[in-house]
Amino acid sequence: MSSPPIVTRFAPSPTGYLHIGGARTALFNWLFARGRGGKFLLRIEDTDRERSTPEATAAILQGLTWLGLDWDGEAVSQFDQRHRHAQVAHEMLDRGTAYRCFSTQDEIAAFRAAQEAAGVSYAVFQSPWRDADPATHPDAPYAIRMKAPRTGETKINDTVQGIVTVRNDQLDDMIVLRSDGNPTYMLAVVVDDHDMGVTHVIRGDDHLNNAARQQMVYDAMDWAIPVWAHIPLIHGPDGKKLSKRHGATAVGDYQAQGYPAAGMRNYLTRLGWAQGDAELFTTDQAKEMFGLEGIGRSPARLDFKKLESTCGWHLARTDDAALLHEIDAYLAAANRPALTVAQRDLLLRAMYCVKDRAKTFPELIDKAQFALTSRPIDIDEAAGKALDDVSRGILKELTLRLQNASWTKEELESILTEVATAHGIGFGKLAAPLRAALAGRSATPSVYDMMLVIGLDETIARLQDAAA
RNA sequence: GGCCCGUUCGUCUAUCGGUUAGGACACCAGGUUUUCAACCUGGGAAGAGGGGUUCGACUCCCCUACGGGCUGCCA
Repeated sequence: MSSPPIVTRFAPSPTGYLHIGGARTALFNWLFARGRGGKFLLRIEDTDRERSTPEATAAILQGLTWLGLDWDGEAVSQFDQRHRHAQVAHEMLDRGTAYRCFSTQDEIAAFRAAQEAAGVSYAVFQSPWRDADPATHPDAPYAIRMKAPRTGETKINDTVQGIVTVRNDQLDDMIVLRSDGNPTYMLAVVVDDHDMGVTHVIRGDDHLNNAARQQMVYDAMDWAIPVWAHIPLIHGPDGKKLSKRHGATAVGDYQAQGYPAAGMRNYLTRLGWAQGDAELFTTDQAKEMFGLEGIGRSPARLDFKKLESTCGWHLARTDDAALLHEIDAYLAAANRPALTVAQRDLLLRAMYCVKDRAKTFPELIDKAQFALTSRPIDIDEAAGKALDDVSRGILKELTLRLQNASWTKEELESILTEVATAHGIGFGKLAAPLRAALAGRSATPSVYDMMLVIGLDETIARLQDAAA
């Protein structure tokens, strides 16, 4: 309790939908902060004006909201901080840790081309302005470059990856402020993380190399370096980098496919993180358990079967009213027609006998089809086979017996058993035509549950329809 | 090309020098059951390859292979 409060952040660039990998990064940051009484901040990295769109920002916020990853305060626009970034760049200039570079992009391209022609596969660009006398500065646009050390090495002390050493001669004098006066990502992240008081930077390991350059900025400004935690990326089922051809990569896709958010959180938490044999847990438990020590070092692949299985576990444990609300949201996200008031009521009543049989919302709705549908019942081919003249006769008799039944499972059980026995058939022989009459299908919840859910009148009506 | 990171059952992973290498999903078999699902029991299934270090390596070191990332006035 005497340790400084933890501040984490999720900093996506609004150039597209919220990626499943980004969602997991956000989740790790959220779990870490929330489990330790810290803050979880959101910053939109929109310094690339060409590619950033408000639609993408909205999609990201929506995705995080659906996943239940709430952030503290308002989402910060990185672009809005540009004057502060420029100010820091100039302060670096004053400190002598940065310099004005008048090389044009054509000159830089020519330099690289010449290097390549000379057989040098790659060489860092060395600006001729690095040590130029300010008196020789032309009156022309310039970029501000970091004056990075050219010898020695930079060590990143990463919680996940260990100590990673990068040779300084591999790094160029990165541009911190573009010639148009706008900051680059490298500068902006560092300034914002510092200004926002971020203590733990948990992000994809595609930034691992960048951390070395960013650390130079921290050093140049004499700022405290945050705790680094670079987590491995998520790959598709084939082990390749996740891309559109793997199917769902946007979290919105998962919502539209009807995966419950709680299951997504659980599954995503276990993707690249583990604590012993813990597999299935609530979000509160996850907050308790989650820690940087449990993060793995190798990339993980998506496994939809396991996702579904995890979701099924959560579906069965969510209370009925909450499930109904989630289903409403799912229907809207999937562009499916909303439930009527009557259907919502029926679904709520059917919930107990379908929720532990389904893994996703569409599956749950399908299993509750007997309750949501209305007469006349559409009887499919497989179910229809159970409806022959003999079984119709039995259903007629059953209808009479049911007229005055008290609608309890016990009584229904005894009536059905009596009817079956009277005709010298097994219960299964009676259940098949009953299922056909009640649901029009051969695979349904228990016939008792269906009758209890739809009620006496509707049961009688459906039986009469089928027996006719 | 250069640099950085990674590699345990099909998949997610446990293991932090000594284990019959454990769990979960998936798969297979059986059970339960009015159908389907759920559920229960059981089964097969792994240390990329090669060198070291060590009494002893999945664990530590090196090489190779494979995968990924970075190498921009993108983020």
